[in-house]
Amino acid sequence: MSNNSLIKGSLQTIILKLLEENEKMYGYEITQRVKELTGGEIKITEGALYPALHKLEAEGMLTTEIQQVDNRVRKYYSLTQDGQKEVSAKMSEFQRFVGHLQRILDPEWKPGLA
Amino acid sequence: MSNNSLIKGSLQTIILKLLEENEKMYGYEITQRVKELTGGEIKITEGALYPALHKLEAEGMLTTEIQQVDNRVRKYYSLTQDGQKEVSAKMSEFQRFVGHLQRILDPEWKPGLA
DNA sequence: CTAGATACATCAGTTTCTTATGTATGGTTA
DNA sequence: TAACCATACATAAGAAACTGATGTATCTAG
Repeated sequence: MSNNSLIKGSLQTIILKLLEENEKMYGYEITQRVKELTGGEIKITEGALYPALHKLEAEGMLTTEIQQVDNRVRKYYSLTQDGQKEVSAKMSEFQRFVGHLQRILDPEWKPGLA
Repeated sequence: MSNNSLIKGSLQTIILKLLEENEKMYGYEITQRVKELTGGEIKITEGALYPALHKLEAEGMLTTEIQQVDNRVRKYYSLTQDGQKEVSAKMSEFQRFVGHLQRILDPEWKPGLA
């Protein structure tokens, strides 16, 4: 994804969370949304994104729907019911993990403060 | 490291930060410290830790010093000057990255709040 | 005398990423 | 009109970081 390679296991979580908020999105849209939300500092590469989307679909987390827009094919992804459950799971896992990391990396850190 | 596999790129950062705070540590000690700091929820496996230590040493971030303690060999690691610079770099990178992730994963999030 | 803790290490295999490449359409610009 | 960039999908080779297993060795506890 971005240049720095911290947090390599978070792409799935990002995809699922964006789809929870947006009902349906296509791949290119996801890359642009992430770029926009981070001021261009996190860039999801296509070589990482598309395999991740295919994997999530194969695992039953996402369904697809193809649309034609201006002679261009778009593949829209949306959450399945399993996918919706997975978002909650991944999000609490993420928050717990960041908490642990903060405790290691910043001994002054307390939950409730930034 | 732990079971969940989020944040795979953070092991180096963890090692460097612990060594910034502790002057010198040996491998097994690092695994125990992390386990202790996270209530057993993050476990650094030896298969991940030792190669990471060797790599950081090869890159000039760490130096080693072997000690005999009760007929047991301990390999103590400490930060070099380059290593000390690297800690600062990795830490600000980490904080920036978590900030970006929070903006994606939690639209309500603002810096200054948890 | 077996099992677990301490302490190091390596290695095969897996996952996840980067970088490059490929196809195709449409707009802009020199 | 050729070159280039944006849009939009996709794959594939190689790198990097991990898991889980295995190995060596010492010491303690049951």
